[in-house]
Amino acid sequence: MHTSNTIDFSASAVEVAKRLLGSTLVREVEGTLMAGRIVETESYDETDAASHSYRGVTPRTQIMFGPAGFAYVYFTYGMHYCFNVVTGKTGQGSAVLIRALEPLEGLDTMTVNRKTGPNQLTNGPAKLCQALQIDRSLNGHNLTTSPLYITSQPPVAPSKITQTTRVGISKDTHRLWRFYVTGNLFVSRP
DNA sequence: TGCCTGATGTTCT
DNA sequence: GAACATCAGGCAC
Repeated sequence: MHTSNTIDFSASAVEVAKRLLGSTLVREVEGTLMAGRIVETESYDETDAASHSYRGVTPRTQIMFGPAGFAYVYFTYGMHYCFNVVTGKTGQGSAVLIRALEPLEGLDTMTVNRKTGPNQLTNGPAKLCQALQIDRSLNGHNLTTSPLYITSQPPVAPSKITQTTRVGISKDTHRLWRFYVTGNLFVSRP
């Protein structure tokens, strides 16, 4: 059988959100490498009133409607960035928000960027962007290439995934579209 | 431990 | 003009 470990980002946002758990997000900045294991995700799509894509294509959301496997980075609350992986077929407005990482490499650089201790480096969507220096300049970046890419790892077993409602939204709050690795120390809200 | 609030600017109505 | 896929710090308990 074929044993490719590549994630099919053109699957649904829910499928990709689960499948991304356990994979590694890698960031390179001026020769420095930072990496973390993805331990918490959320799904968004155009059928979903909580999603930026719900109202259709706008200058901000057009990347969500493009091909899968690209970065959607948005700015929010006047000071924070959040990082998503675009999913689904071209023309569908869907993405997976990366909400938390388990730091693996480059912790010294992350600590400088965050000015906090090891448990608070990447346990939230805006925190991990600050730690990994992810900002608007990476919006639309192809996530198979430097300086920001994902290396697929074997899936986390479904029995080790906790599924809950999403954080920080006011519409479509009932959807169970948040996924995290059960018991992981770096989840934003265990 | 948990609730409340201020910071701060972009996006869309 | 309102809302916002957040975070850190302050204060009450």
